[in-house]
Amino acid sequence: MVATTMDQLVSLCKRRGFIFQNADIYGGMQGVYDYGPLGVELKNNLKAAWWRSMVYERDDVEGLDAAILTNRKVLHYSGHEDTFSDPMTDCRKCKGRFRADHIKDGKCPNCGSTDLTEPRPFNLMFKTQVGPVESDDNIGYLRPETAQAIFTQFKNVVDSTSRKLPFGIAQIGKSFRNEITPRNFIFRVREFEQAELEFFVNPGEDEKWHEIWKENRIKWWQEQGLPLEHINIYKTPDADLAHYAKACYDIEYQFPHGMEELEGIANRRDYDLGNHTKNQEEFSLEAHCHENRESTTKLAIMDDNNKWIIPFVVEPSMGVDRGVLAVLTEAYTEEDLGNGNSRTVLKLKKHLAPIKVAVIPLKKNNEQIMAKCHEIKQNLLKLGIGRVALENTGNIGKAYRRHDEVGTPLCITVDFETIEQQPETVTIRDRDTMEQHRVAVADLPSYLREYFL
RNA sequence: GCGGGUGUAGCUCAAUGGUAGAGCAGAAGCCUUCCAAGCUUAUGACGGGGGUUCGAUUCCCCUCACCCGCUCCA
Repeated sequence: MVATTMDQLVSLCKRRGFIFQNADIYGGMQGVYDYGPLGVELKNNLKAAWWRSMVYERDDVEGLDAAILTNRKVLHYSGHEDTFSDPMTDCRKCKGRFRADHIKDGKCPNCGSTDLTEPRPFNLMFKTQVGPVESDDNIGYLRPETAQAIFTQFKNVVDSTSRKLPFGIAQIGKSFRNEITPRNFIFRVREFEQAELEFFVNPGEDEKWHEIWKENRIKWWQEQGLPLEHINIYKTPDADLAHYAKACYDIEYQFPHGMEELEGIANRRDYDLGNHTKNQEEFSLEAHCHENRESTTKLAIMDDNNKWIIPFVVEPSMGVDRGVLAVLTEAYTEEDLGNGNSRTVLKLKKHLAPIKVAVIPLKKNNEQIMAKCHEIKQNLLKLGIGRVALENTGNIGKAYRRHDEVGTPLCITVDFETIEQQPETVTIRDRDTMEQHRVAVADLPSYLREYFL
């Protein structure tokens, strides 16, 4: 069974330290959340899985970690200053809201009423002042997406890595959008994290790569624990495509609040590099780009025929927070154990689990058992498998339940047999089956290495 | 931002125009204790700000946040 309501997840996340409302003690801040002790582990694990799949396991992708503060010109030429600040008008009669430039003859497109509010700007980008002096000359933005820096650093990456087509640049990082309505827990928030790959290909090979990346990304999400039954692939109808896109797939997941987008995979053609390049007239750009007289560099690469071209871009772009929400939704399980007993289990994939192993004393006020627990914990940490927790609850059953609830795959229990018999053994309990068996303490490192790595 | 709803301990709930009860969780301790709900002890809340009132958690207003619609597209 999967989590059926968002409340179940919100409650668990707060109770067990995954996710908290930001500025909770002051009443919160709309659409801003903080990741707690276990949430930061889970999110880091998900990002690590993405990075590993995108960068380490491929021979054609480089990484990047660019600044969040963004030069205004970048977002001017990217088109964001235009498209991310739409004046909106409300209809007082039918309560509809429309872009002011979609209103004709002062009439509501929905009900025809003329009782409309004045257009008000809805700037979705966070504007800030860079430097001590407040003036229009030093306006900067918090980036609304991580992608733009990949485009503006395209030449530097190519020059420093000797890449040729096809190749990609991957980046994970925070982005900021002043969403009109943040909603649904961490699904739509104002500060969020993206993991984006911009994959550069020869024009003409873009459609092929678009399909390849779609399949690739579906497979990756399955590896994070999302079954195909809960995933939907939505192909944007041509009429709804953004002006820069040639085609777009959305990978949607069955969240508690509905089937919604988890990742977008767009064919952006030469729109982005075209926007930011100088001497645009030298290239036969397919996308309709902004005229640019300020860029100092041609964002081009030499193709196999020694001709400078502007590559096409295929962009798989996922929301990390949405990913966290999806794997939590999928992992959340309530099991009936019979006799009125039940347990909540987070059946997370083991590589995502915030705590990999819990070391538990059967009896916490026995010094020998506690000392052995400490020793085992320290030794297991050296394996580099991730977080190993030392549990010191008095009640073994409660300790198991607690770790079921946060998704710890394995619990190691030190009991009287451990300290009284040779060779030393402990029990290992499996989260999902609740079965346990004894393992020699000396064999723990190899056992866990095999299990986790 | 608009319309509708909600807001009591960490979580789930209760009561009340005279300053709030409980279960679970958490803390300390007891118990040779392997799958929650044995024992002892201490601890913990009316989202925030105004107003009405002798007195407000309860009534009114404002605000903040969350949920459902409009919108959104990572």
